[in-house]
Amino acid sequence: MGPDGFLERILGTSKTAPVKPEAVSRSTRVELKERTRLRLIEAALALIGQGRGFTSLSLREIAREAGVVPAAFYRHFRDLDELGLALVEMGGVTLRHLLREARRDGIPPTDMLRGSVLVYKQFVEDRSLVFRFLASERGGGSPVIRQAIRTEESHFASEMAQDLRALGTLPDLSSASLQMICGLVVATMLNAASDILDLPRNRPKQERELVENFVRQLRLIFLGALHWRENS
Amino acid sequence: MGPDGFLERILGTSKTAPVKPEAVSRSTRVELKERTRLRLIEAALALIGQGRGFTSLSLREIAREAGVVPAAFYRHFRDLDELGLALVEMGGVTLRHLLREARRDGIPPTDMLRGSVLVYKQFVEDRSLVFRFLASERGGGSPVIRQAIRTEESHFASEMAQDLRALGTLPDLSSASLQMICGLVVATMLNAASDILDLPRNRPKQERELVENFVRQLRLIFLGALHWRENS
DNA sequence: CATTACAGTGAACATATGTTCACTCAAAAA
DNA sequence: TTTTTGAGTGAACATATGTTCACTGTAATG
Repeated sequence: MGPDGFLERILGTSKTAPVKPEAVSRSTRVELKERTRLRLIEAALALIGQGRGFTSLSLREIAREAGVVPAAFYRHFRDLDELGLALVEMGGVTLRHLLREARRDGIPPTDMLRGSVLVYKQFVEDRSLVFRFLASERGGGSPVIRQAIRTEESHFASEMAQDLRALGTLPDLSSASLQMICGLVVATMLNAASDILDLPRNRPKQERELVENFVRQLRLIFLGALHWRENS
Repeated sequence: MGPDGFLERILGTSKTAPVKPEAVSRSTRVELKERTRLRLIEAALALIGQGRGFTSLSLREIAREAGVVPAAFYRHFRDLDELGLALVEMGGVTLRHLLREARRDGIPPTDMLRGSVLVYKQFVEDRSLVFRFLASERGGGSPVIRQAIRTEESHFASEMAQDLRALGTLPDLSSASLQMICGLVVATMLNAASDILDLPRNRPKQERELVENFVRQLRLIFLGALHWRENS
């Protein structure tokens, strides 16, 4: 998942040795910089994945996890908030990726909702770190990051509304109504993401229950959308 | 808002002097202990209110804000997580209080949903610190606190389902379905709480938009509930 | 009145933090 | 080739942290 030599560099024995350029194959200067930038981002995500809140992370901790000296951090980000915004952007990219996949694969022909939910669940589990970050900082900690996530969220809702419109689902609804419905759907999805990530391992019953509940909530929303009338 | 002499003790000149018992009027010993316990809780809430995430708070910081020496913290809580759980419980009490008020006042006769939303908005604003805590730690930071909030949330949803059942709203729905619907409503409410608390001051247009959107989301959910059929 | 229990103190500790600085040393530019 | 550039280093700093300990003074208890 990480770039070449990522884990090796962290776990390796040569702790105090400077970065050995031949160990990372051929690389131009900006590529190298981009690489450690990514390593810092991945380090933050890894710590979040261990159950830490982003706002509780320290610069030194992240630098340590990335296998880099604290001062090096400043070559990439002014402060932790800037790193946080980079994480938010990565979250936005992930969400757009989800939509793109949905567009490509189309909607499962039978049992649409359950099918979509299962795909989504897999998607969340495959990118657990990013979703853990989004789910936990969406409500929380730093106002600037919260705001940034809110923005990504509403972009995501807009694109989803566009897609629904293009597919001809719910053709009677105004764009404003579609937008509002998608907003609710997205909030419900992110909510569910948090539940999915907290699922204990190998509890198939609990897992099925979560999926069923999620499906029912979406069904309820779309049922409401089907009967929605624009006036009042 | 705080107990007698609270601010005075923090801001007062007698910084190194021990607590002067005559300054806090008559008080038994356990009352005094309860008082500083509450001061610690309020201190944590105050810091959260200043835009800090709970997981990023430090023991010393909280003790300082409470006007107490760090070591005194341990007389009340084993660690920060225990303080966090106390905050969660306070959140639970607040939610039950909301339900009780709703039960007492009944539902506004005309324009039920908008009425309820406005009452809720006021309620959240009056208790902004608790709701900021709930909204921000619900997704976030510490797994144990997140779990505890989840539990309070589902209790709240259950009570709401019971109330709806008692009121005869949606009489055709099974208890399981009612529970699931209330779960969605509660999630939507807490979501909105976060939005309400982030509203910039004196932006009546943005405020109206938020309220309208919130009302529409709830209307959509209840519309779905009205047409819900138990099978499949 | 004499004694005890214990909430809160203040000092000490080892360790962690953010930020700065002059430095190295290899890739890029001249 | 020589020079310049800048990502990453290592050391230093002042400050903040969690936890411990013996202590103090007063309320509750006998």
